[in-house]
Amino acid sequence: MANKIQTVKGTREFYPEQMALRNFIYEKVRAASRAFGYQEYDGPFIETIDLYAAKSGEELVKKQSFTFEDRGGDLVTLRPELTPSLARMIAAKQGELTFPVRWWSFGPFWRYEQPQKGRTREFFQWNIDMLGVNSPEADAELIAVAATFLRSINLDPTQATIFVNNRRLMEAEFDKLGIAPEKRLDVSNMVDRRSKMEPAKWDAYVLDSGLSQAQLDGLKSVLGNMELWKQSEELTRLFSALEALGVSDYVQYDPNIMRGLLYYTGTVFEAFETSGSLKRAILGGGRYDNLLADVGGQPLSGVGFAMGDVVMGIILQEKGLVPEFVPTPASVLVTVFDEALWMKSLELTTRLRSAGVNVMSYPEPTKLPKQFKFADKMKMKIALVLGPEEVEKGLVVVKNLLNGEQVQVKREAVTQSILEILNA
RNA sequence: GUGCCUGUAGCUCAAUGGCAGAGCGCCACACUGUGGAUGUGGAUGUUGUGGGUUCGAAACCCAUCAGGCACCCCA
Repeated sequence: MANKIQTVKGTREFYPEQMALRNFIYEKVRAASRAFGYQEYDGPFIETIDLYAAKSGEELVKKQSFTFEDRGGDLVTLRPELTPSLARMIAAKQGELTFPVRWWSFGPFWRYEQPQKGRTREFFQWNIDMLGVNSPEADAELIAVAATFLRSINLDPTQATIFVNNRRLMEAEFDKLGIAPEKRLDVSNMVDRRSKMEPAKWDAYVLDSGLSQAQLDGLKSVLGNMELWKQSEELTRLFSALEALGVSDYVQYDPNIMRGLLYYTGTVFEAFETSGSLKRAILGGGRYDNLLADVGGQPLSGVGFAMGDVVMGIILQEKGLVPEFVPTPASVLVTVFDEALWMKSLELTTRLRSAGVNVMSYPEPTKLPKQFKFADKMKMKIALVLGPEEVEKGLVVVKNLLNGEQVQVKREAVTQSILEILNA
């Protein structure tokens, strides 16, 4: 142990069982994306630091990114997010892409943060965006993609909810309270932090930040008004589209959702698990204007969201929603009776593979009980036995490991016999 | 980057300064042409790592690494 080299802090190793979970998430993400016609894409995993320095905050670039000098002396960064790469890719082909662009991606990202439950330094993230259309109905589509995903993993609306708000609506309310435009960002951060603080402390914090008692009272009244959305044409249109898209059971209006990001300008949304141990967002996104402003393209509006695999994986495990792990993709084992008949078993695996059956043979002649135990532990469904008697008569023993029944069949009928069991 | 908690067998955890243990899992046998169940037997280990205190340390102290909780942040 002393000389064992550890993994880098905040990274995970994916043993086959964890890899199966990651792939499960990937498959569901892919299915939900494709159901709405989105195309898969990806960007580079390493980028120059300038790509992020342009738009992202100082905190991100200086403290929360994996940045280092390459051999040529350039500063490169392991990507902490995908949006800047997306913006550059869109800008580079802005004249030839067919808009609206609907793109999705699932890949690795890195952030130099303090690891905790639900937060690692290396993680996978689903990004999905629609670019070139600015409408509440487009916003609704992205929310519907998210809801479709939640439904596909059997997280029902009582377990996960997507909360929606609109920044323009909130800014109008801030204006009514006499909050100066330059204080909007501060106030947004206050709203963002409210759920994490004790009410009395939050009040003090707001007053400390320069708001009057009247403004504080007005703000609390706004944040308690769950009917506020009815004053916004964008949100009323959004909710009727969500109705038509069949996902309104997953969505709720909540004036407390703001999202920390600077670049959101309209609809914002965030999904939370409503009953679990994690108080972290499952996914979050919203509408942003001027995506291409910093990479030299024509102004382009878009809407999208991101979802990390870490929180999602924990939720799936805690809720028992992960499919049972099947150790091997081959459900048929051809046993090896003894050294003399070894090659007969190999020949049999070849014949079965030609017929499209995933099959493995035991890798050496050894006692049959050991081979059967192996098949059992690997949760295989069928074991074949080729002993002297079978070889002589041109037969094969097919044993159904699920119910223990076994039959001797002619060699030519083995595939048929196997398929009957596997398809049962 | 800050504070606190934790780290013992493959896993979950006991042992509070005096011989490092249990359950599960693992291996062997009962069973020489057949898995799961049962029974019997066996091995679990530099107590995260490095140092210190002590006659004696898994335990106390210091450092370090990792995980967790709360900050920070959440693009």
